[in-house]
Amino acid sequence: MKLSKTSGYTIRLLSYMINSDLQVFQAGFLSEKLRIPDKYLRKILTDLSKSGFIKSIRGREGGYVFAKNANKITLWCVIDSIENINNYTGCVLGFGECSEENPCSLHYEYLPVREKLLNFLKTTTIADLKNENIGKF
Amino acid sequence: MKLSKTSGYTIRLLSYMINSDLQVFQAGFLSEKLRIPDKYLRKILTDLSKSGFIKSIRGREGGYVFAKNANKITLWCVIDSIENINNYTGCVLGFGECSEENPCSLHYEYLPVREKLLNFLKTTTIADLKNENIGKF
DNA sequence: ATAAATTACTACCTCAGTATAGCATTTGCA
DNA sequence: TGCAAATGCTATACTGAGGTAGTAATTTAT
Repeated sequence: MKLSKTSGYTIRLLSYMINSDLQVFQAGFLSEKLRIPDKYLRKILTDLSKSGFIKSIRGREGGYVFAKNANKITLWCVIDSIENINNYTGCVLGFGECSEENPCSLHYEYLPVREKLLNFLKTTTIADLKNENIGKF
Repeated sequence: MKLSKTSGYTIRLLSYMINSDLQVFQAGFLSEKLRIPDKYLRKILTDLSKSGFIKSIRGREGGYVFAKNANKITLWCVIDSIENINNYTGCVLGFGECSEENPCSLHYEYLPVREKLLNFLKTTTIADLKNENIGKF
């Protein structure tokens, strides 16, 4: 019931970026600041770039910048680009098909919890994480 | 954000048992009814037995029976016996320490979601899953 | 007693997520 | 022009969850 490690890394990364005054971010700098394994963070950055959330600038003085406004980047779409989103929308007991018509034994009890979770993921954006009080990334 | 596969199997198993008129359940019978890999379900049954939720009866005519009243078995304590419960209580971004005093960038936004989830897990019992309308295990 | 039906134990296999290593490519600055 | 600083790519290793296989131990029906 928690984000995958990669999703966690990614949201830490993006929230660090939105809370910084810098415009361009280098992988080495970020992995040091965020204490995320260097090579792994580089992979995440490349993937985020391919997904269109950030843009890469190659060559000397290069790095990464936001490719779209942070208030348009929801947790939902970030996670969707990393994990199987069915982990969040699917049946809590793991059934392939689980609906009002054909519910699992936890279906109705879990319904309001899922609603709250999905609403959180779909409405929270990276821009919402801009907060002067956070010193932890 | 879903239960581990093993936790899902386990809750399906217990909800099947509470919804059945039988008193004693054999592993082979259960794996067939629940379509859970036979050998794996046997392991789950042994673990549940060691955890004290069910009792095993060895030998011919043996099987498993509830070892405690199903209304005393919460989803929470079942999951806690299977997974690292920190997956549910811990920081959503994966920080070791994350609290009101030292929050992560998602801490306050995620708080009400976690509350709802934990309340659900801690208050829902296997007995609550007794329901005539469910034909799916 | 013995055979059959059942659980218990130990060891191994597989796969996806996580992490590492090395080299290729691009680009700006001296 | 060439070196340095950055990203891009490919291949490999590690780890834990999930799953499989075979044998041992226990108990009851006959």
